[in-house]
Amino acid sequence: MPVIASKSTRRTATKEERRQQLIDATVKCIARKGIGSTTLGDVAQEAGLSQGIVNLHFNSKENLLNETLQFIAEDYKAQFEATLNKAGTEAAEKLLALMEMDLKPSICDRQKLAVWFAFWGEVKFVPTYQKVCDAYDSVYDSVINNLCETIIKEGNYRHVKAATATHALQSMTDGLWLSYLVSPKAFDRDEAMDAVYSYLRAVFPDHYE
Amino acid sequence: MPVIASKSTRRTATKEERRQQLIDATVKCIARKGIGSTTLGDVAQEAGLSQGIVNLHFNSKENLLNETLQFIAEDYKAQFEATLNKAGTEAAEKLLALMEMDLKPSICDRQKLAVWFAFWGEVKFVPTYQKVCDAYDSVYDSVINNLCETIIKEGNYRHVKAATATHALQSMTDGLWLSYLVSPKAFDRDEAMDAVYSYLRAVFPDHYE
Amino acid sequence: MPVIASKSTRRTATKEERRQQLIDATVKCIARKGIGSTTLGDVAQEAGLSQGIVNLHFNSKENLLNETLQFIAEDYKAQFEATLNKAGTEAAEKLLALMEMDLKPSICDRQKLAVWFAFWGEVKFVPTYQKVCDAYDSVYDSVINNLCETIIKEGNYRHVKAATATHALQSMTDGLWLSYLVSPKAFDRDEAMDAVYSYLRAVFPDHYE
Amino acid sequence: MPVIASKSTRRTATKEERRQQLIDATVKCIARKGIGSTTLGDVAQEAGLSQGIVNLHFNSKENLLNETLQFIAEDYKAQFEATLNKAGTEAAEKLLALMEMDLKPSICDRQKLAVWFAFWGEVKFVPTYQKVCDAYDSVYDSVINNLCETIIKEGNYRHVKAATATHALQSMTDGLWLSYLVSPKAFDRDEAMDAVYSYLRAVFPDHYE
DNA sequence: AATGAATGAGCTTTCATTCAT
DNA sequence: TATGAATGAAAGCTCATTCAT
Repeated sequence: MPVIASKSTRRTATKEERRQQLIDATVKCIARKGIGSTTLGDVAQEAGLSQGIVNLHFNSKENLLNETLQFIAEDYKAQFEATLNKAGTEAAEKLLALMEMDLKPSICDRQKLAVWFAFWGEVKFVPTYQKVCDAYDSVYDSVINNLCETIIKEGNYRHVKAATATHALQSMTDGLWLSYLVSPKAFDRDEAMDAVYSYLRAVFPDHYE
Repeated sequence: MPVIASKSTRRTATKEERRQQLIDATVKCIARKGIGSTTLGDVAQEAGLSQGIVNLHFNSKENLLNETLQFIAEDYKAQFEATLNKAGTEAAEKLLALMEMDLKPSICDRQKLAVWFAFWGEVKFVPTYQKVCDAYDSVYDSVINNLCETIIKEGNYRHVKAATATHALQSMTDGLWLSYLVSPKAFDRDEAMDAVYSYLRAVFPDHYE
Repeated sequence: MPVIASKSTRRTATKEERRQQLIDATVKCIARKGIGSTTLGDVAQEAGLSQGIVNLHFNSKENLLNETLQFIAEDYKAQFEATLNKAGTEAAEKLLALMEMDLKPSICDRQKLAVWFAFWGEVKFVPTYQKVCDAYDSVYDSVINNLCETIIKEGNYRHVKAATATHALQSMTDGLWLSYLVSPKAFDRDEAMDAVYSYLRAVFPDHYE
Repeated sequence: MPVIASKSTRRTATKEERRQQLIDATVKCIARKGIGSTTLGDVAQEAGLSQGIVNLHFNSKENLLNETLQFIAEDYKAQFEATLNKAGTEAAEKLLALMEMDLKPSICDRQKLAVWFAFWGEVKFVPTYQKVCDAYDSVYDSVINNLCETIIKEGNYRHVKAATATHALQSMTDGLWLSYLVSPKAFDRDEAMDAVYSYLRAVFPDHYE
């Protein structure tokens, strides 16, 4: 029966929507108060729903946080892939686009960074956090590593190892995020990008001038 | 006759010793469980003392954490300065020594890094944390910036700005720490150092070969 | 089939009922142990509910106590007004009825007095207590003052000021309560009433014989 | 040996002095914060002495409070007796003097009253408080009762019983104190005295005109 | 599926009391 | 006698979780 079917579909759709609504609320709460100070009550209130709602949909706070981390990781991944696709066909272009992405306001935003660092602050004590972070990171690493390899081949940069460049570039953005978090007034997006450029230019001189 | 007591006991401890003992215990607890999961009871137990002891000496948990952050920051600073003094007289030597220090086991230790990231995870939500981190960071920045300026003059590296190199180097070590925290198995101290070298060599070629 | 539950249980109680139940429990606890020795646990136990219940409904102990004082003040006011309405139409009757009310067992009960004195014992240190007591007292004062004025006019008692008689009568009942509290064995309700009568008769001789 | 003897005497004297010093400090603390909020630490600090000092001299907080009540009761008694002695030889004079005393600033002082009400607030829950208050009160009662009897005889006031007048007068001052405590702004010392006068004049017209 | 009152374990904090000096 | 660091029980309060509706 069509009516029931559509209702039933709406119900399941609603369930997923509710979960997403709660995850969104969680991200906002963490961005505003940190993980430790975010209560399930806060999340429910932020979502405009009732006290018990989180346990209904996520069974536990732990689980909600895991899924929240999963979500922001997935969100980052989506931007990563979109950037990769939008960028020109050249490896050098793609690599630059990815580096720039990390410093664009849509990602390098103090609210968002605070959420990331909130999770990283617990990464050693919550195995699932580590698993999730590790898994995603290794994906980016391999992508960037491939790009570097291509560039190295193209430019015949004999002295540079792809892995080394990958580590350098990857860690640089993470570190720049921390500096933004800690010293927002001193942080300058262009200067940050200069730091990345300076590496690319110095190491892959023929590709970035 | 040898003193038997391994820890300072009630009889022998001065107020300052007790405070340090509690800060040490706090660092251990945070390294083991994180900030959020560390209770004053944990700290007291770790120190082998009684429940009320922390509030007796620090008045509040908040204050204990502030002083703990202060302590690890001061501890890092001491190593930073020692490294600076021990290193050769050349700016290039000093800079390299500082970079190496950050990746030496005594600093780049997962326990210690976990404590740093635990605080950074709350840095946006606890103004005092930000103040402390910011203050120390700006000191290191200016030292490294000076070293870079000297090197740039010496090498006549016209294309490099000291500030840019400083940002690049500083953020790189922070980012490498994060990668160690998140992916300890994948982390390799030498590879990490290579990433730093790769920057130094590429940007200051005449100084680092 | 008769309802078994004597107290409202989880199922039946509305928020307002629960609050009242807790205030009632608080009054009982204070009557039994005093304010300082009454813990939120005591109140919860007296109400047959769980530890956290009080903070759920009142947010803080301070607030619970404020509302409890408010409640006993309101309770007294209700009796005051009922007495005023029930009494005959003459001012002298009304005044006498009010004085008698203060010494009737329903008000001049050692449990209840203990609660009043418990609050008065803190009245100087808790601004809200003072505000509440002051507000209610001024209402009674003005009512009694009006009655005295009427009586004075009626009896043409030139030497008596209404305010003076009001103060005398009001303070006399308060003081008699204290004597009951301190020396319950020596206290005699009729003798206490005699003290009040003796004033009324002496000051308003034509009205009270 | 004189030196030791004098020292020894000084020691015992000191002991008593210390106790008194601590009781004085306790009175001040109670006047400022109430009984419940007065800690032994507060008392020690007020006395300019060390933490453990109270338990050294009084063994327990309970004991300190008992002795403090004893002290203020004794203090009141001293003033009571002094007033009795200073007043003229006539019973009416003495009675009036005692009533006036209760409303003089040296006794009817909000700090002091707060202390009395603090103890009265606990009088039902602490048997020793009741015992002390009761004992002293009965002394005053019998003195005032005797004065009233004498006056009644002198004036041949057939309708007045001494006990009744005693209750009326005694309770009136207690009640006036409460009104000062609760409504300090509305309280007026002269009006309060008028209330007492109005009773004396009305009941013993030939003695008080 | 959703609510929100109720629970109770666990936290920080306070403080009377103890005790080595 | 006096100190004041240390203790540990007990308090108020928070909050993840449960559950009747």
